[in-house]
Amino acid sequence: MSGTEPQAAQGHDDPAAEQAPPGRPHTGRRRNEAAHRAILDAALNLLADSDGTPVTIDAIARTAGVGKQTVYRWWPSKGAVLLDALTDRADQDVRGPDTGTLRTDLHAFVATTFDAAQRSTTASALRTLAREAARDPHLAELMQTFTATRRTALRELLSRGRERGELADDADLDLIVDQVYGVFWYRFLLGHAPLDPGAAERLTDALITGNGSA
Amino acid sequence: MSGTEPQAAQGHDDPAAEQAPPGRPHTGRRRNEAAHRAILDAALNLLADSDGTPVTIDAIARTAGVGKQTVYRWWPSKGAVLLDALTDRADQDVRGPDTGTLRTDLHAFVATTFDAAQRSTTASALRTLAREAARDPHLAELMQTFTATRRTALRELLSRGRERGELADDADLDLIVDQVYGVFWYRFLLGHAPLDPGAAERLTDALITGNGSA
DNA sequence: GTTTGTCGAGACTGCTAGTCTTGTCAAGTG
DNA sequence: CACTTGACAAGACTAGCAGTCTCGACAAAC
Repeated sequence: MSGTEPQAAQGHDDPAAEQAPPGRPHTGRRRNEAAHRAILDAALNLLADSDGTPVTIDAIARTAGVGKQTVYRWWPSKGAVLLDALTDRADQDVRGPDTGTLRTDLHAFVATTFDAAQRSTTASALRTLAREAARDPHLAELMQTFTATRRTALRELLSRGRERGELADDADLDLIVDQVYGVFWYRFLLGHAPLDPGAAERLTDALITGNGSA
Repeated sequence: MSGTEPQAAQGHDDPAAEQAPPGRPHTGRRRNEAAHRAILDAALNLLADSDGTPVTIDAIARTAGVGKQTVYRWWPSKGAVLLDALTDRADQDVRGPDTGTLRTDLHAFVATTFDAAQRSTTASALRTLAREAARDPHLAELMQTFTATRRTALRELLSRGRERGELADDADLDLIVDQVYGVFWYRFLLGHAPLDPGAAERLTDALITGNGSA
């Protein structure tokens, strides 16, 4: 997902993806890369300045100067387009920092995550995506992979710390991960409390102290 | 909200609520209490065995044997009906236990909360409600009050503990609250990890250790 | 130049929230 | 009892949106 290859998200038999190996190699008109990019860009832009308002396929197609069918030729659902548009720009290999000290690594990870929610474009995109995922099971599934990637990165960061003895041997890493992302999403979606540097700092400290060795 | 009085959720000038004091006291046919209860019951039942599937107003009205207009006469939106149906049965005064020991109180609170997500009826109702809230700003606002009530109860429980010296003086109570509800909702909605008694136990311990005095 | 697949455009279906209409029924009022 | 007023059930209607289908044009291979 992302980049120039349409690659229409998981489990979708993409009519363009290399065309089934046997039989004809490929005849007919080739796909229009410009249109492909235009769709992704349009989706991202609409996502960015939508702040909560649902983004419609019609709007994406119109903004991209493209027929609706062209959108559905390459993506299986609206959600797939939106997620593709987001991940197109987001770092795909979310790799936690590795400074050799758990506190530093964890704090950097948490602070970066929290900070991303302050950038208004990312924020509205993420918010809209979350809202869409609530109604679209297909997108919800795609989001699972998205969130799972991030959880894994964080878990490995913690795992390294535990191996160095900075966390108790029996610390529940998955629970720590979920405390980070739980607080993040809970505050992000409800908006009742800030996701500022102070919160990142205090959360980091509480997590390490609460699960430390000794 | 809840109980026998329609009371059509916050900020809605309920056409029945006592009828404006001045002018006529009340003429015409009285509201049908049976229909009112039938709507609430129908909503709750549909919510309970919907598991994610959206609950439509048509379905509620049909199940209750009531005209759609009757629903809209007493509630301003679908979300209001759903939330009213849920809070109708849920304990309105969510009061945390007060045993005199933070660990006991907090563990009971967390375990109860987590456990509620295991009852299939509550679970599907809550899940559907969360999904609906994502698309319906009106409902989202109502949910804010719902979640705020619970956060306050938890916060007070923690506050008592802090006064007894079981938490550091500078512990960030709001952050602890959000760690509990963050983990809860994050796991509840994503379903990637369990909300079992073990998780409740470990979370409790981590929170107290991580924010303890000394 | 024929075949095959893509393109833009937009009509169309199906679903649902919320409104409006209609005819009926119940509870007070004179 | 007649009349007024508001609640009621039923259901037609509007509006918005996802996803499908159709159509005529176009581009790449053979």
